Amino acid sequence: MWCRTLDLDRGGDLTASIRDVAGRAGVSVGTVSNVLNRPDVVSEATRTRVLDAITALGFVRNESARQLRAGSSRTVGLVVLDIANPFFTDVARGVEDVVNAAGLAMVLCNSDDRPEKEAAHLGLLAEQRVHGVLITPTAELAPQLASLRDRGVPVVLVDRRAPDADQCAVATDDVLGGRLAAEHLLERGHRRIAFVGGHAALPQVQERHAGVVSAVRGVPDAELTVLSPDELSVAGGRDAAARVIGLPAARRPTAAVCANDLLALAVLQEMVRHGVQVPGEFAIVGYDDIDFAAAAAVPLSSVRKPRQELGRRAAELLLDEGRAGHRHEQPVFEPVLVVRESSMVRRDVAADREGAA
Amino acid sequence: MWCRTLDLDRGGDLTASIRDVAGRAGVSVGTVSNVLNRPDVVSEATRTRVLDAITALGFVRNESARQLRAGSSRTVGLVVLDIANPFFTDVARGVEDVVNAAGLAMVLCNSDDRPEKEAAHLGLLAEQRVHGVLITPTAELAPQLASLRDRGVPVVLVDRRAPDADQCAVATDDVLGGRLAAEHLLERGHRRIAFVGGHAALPQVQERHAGVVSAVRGVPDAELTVLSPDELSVAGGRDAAARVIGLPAARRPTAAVCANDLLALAVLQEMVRHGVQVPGEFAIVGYDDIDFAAAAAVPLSSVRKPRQELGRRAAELLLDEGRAGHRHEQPVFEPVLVVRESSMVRRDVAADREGAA
DNA sequence: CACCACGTCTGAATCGTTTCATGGAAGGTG
DNA sequence: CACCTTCCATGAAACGATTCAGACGTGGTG
Repeated sequence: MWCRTLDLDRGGDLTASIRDVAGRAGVSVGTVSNVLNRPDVVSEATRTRVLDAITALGFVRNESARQLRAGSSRTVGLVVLDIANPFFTDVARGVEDVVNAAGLAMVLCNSDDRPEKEAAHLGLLAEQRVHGVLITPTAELAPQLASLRDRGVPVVLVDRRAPDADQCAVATDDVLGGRLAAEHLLERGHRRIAFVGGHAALPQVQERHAGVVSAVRGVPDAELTVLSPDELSVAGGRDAAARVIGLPAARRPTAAVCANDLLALAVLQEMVRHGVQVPGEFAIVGYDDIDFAAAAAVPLSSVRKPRQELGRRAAELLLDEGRAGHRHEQPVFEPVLVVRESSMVRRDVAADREGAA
Repeated sequence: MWCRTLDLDRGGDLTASIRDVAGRAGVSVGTVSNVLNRPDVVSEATRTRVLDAITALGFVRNESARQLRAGSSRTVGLVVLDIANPFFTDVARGVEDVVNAAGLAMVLCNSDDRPEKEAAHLGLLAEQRVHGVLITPTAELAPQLASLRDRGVPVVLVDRRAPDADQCAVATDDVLGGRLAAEHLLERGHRRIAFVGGHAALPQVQERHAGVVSAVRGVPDAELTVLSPDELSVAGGRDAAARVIGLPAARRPTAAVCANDLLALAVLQEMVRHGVQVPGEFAIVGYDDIDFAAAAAVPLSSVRKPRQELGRRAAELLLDEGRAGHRHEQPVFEPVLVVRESSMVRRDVAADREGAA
């Protein structure tokens, strides 16, 4: 009587539904659902019977149906500026940790710093009714972000300050970071300093620039050269390095603060390739302190940000937005300067080598 | 009569449904759906009326409902071994290009080379009824992969040969790659060569190893040292380098082939840090040719694989599996050795004599 | 005039799950 | 024995989109 033919009907079909499971186990669909979601309200006997049917049929829940019913998905979107930049993959790992622990999944989207791609991704995330969105936005905040928030979808900005107090954002004190880097170089005796920053529309880069400016202003005879390559990437860095090398020796900077490590590593490479001693003739400080910074053959000094922690904190805030009594927070992390060989003066390098030996 | 109050009913609600749009535009839900999916069958007048209602209400389609109805989602999953390895982010870009062009989205998952994480991700992808799965699997092929294929979900292996002919896979000829790298070093006069490979369970690494072995066998007085760090990462490379440096000079290799560039860059860094000249005293060849290889201060020789192309081709095969008359393909790309400074200079004569003594 | 074709729109059925009011059986208490 | 709990299981009603058979009106053809 209870071994109905429902499952046989679908014998040729590829996916079993909860109904097939119910048929095979001789129970109602409601009971199967209970086994899946509140096993405690189902008697031991029926529970095992249902579970057996599930494995026998190879049943896999249909997330779409769950989501449709629940009204929102068990997914959060993370939109980053450059997936090829290890900084963002580290952030992503932090996000993933928190989000997975909460039983959610993460969708990683790459905007490539292009507003159209960003908009397209946000559109898809909206259609998917994601649980929330984490984003390092391009220069302008996309209108989609506001409309997502209007719909009640939590949005947390990552590595970017919030424009107002009514949303969460996780940032780094980039003015401080820029200042630390520049002060370090000034202390080492450098007086002609370059700032290598990508297209200056990104507030993060503007802040780093401002920090460098403030440090340089504090030293009477110091001067600053600003270089703005098109991209915050390796290509951009090579570009900037070529321009520095092209300057007449008397005006050529003796050190550079770069807006990120991708730029810094490229500058480093170009300098070495042109026979410019690093740090002897040209010192370099990067930003972000990605793993490759320490692994470079001339280890790169860099302003360290808590990359994974940034992602983790952002994800935590996102999850908290769902809860009642949530208050928006805008934590700002303090960056730390990590001094390595690329910004040491020669005698430091020698001493460092001896110490290591 | 037709300006019903449906939309007002939901005035306090956050998301408008197709029904609200229909109510506001004074048409049926079917017509709204037609406007969205087959605009040509709807008259100009009603179409604009519906579109106006859509913008007025800020209507956004519910993907879950579409998917439920359609039976499968407009998403493909990409599961990689190490999201921190730029090789995989480049593959991901290739995948994204193709997949986005086809109107699908990509979900990027990171298995961290751990079978449990891989299994968990595959489980989620199955629940999401993804359109297909692209995966660089851990050593053993997870049973979930077979069951996905049984369900009719296309699966394409990336950077890995298929075990049999009944599935698509995109691979590189890693035996050739390993051989190219080793032959290059042998030609430069090196006779004691190291192979730095991670845990040898990964077939890709086994192949590279086999290629190196075959090259070394071809030269009578050449010998091979195999180092197996725990991870195919920067940490693993540092480890291996320390072990090389620890060997007595007479037995110490004068060159290394590394199973990927992360390892190679770390070995390079450690050598330089310990005052070992690269390539003068120790030559290094990496594998994958990630961007950071060329950007290293001692530019790294590396076996280049078509990273983006690998991803693109895999995605194309995946999309093709949906079509009738699909035939499984297993393209194998030929790697190319890119010689840069890290392996360029011939080992000097003094070291050669010392080795012979 | 009858008939058909065409263009346009409707309304109900459907996808697979969750939830909830309802019902029945078993066990305990007065 | 009547009554009240407690425990389990049921089945129908959502969720929001798509699809498809059918309805209606208009215009053309024999």
